[in-house]
Amino acid sequence: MRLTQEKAAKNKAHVIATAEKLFRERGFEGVAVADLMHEAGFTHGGFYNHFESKEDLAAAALKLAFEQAIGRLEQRAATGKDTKPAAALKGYIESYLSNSTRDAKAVRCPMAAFGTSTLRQGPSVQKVFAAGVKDYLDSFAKLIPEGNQPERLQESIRVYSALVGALMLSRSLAQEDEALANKILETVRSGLLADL
Amino acid sequence: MRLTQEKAAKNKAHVIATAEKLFRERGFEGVAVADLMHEAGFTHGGFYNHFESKEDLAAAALKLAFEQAIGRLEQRAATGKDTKPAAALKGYIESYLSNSTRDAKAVRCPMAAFGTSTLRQGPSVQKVFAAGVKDYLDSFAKLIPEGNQPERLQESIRVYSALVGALMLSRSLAQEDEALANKILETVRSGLLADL
DNA sequence: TGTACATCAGTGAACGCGCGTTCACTGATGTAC
DNA sequence: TGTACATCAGTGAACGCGCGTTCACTGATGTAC
Repeated sequence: MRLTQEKAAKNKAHVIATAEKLFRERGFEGVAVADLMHEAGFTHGGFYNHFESKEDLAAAALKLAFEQAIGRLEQRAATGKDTKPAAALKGYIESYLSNSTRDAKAVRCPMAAFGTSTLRQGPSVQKVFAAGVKDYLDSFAKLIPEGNQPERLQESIRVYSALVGALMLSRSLAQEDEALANKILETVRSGLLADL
Repeated sequence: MRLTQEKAAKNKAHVIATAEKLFRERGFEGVAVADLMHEAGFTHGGFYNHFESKEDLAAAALKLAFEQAIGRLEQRAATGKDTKPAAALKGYIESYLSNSTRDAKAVRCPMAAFGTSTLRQGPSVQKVFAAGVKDYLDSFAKLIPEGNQPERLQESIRVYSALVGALMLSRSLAQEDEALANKILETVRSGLLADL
């Protein structure tokens, strides 16, 4: 039952998209190849027609995760050009540090989802991750309302660091002390917005 | 070859301390029970004389990790009382965001070491982690040089979020783009110190 | 205080399960002529 | 354009390894009398 090349490529993309979501939800080690393929609607044997190894897939999924995250950033930066530039950044911060972002099963930001675990993955995964972070920061700089290019990059580093740290802190407390978890989001949010 | 109760307790503590280091280095899943016991100088069979399960050990190791991290915080806060209070916080920030902290095989800060992976562990691990984060923030507040208690807690949340995010970003880039990794530490460091 | 027995930390072999990966097979697609 | 053969995506069984956990055993310690 050989498939059209087009259909095969579509299936591969579907497997990567499924993996991207599951990995964000359960981590790399929490998703078995057989589980993933079943979730994508296939049997597991065909996996190696598309990927050299599970690590190969992890790299592809991570690449997709960053592309999507950067896409959301760029979209916000684009709409920011119409109105006040500061409003776009404000909106992103509020969205990133919202309770719904924190309580999502699968956090969308790749740094908050994979930050401490990619360092224990193979080199191909680390390469993709590092490249993704770099691109993400470059896109983030477009959201910074004022300053020249180096100043914007610096400011994006400061803001993004605070976002990542706050989201991780809040997530780690969400089950045990929701009040403190909320307070963390509020506190960092108000601190960042006061600087705009 | 039954051992003295005292000796047995000492051995258990030694296993936990070994696990604490190895877990920070390789993550929970990167350390096999047999590896750990061998590294601690034992054979693996005795493991279940001390722990109910690997998760039970993970909780104990995480508890120790936070105790040590908080101990370092308290020590710095204590020395800060002699000199200017702001100097103690400044020293902690500089140490936390140093290149040597970033390049250490086993990062000491539990949040930077385990942040995104504890959420995928069992409930006992998550409980210990949440309690540790809470205690850590309370100790951190003692390092904040001015303000009343709630203000200090707010400021410690802001500073610690920035520290965690910056360290994670820098670590993820260290292998692929050391210049940018350094720039991240410098940028966040200078931003935080400017506020003192 | 001394003796007899129960307890239990540590040993090393073994179990059993999950998971990444391989393989023979199917049959529709792609291609050479 | 039609035909014959090679290719290859997907299937499902099987392999093999690693790892968490169990177990029978040892012999020194703890304890009851």
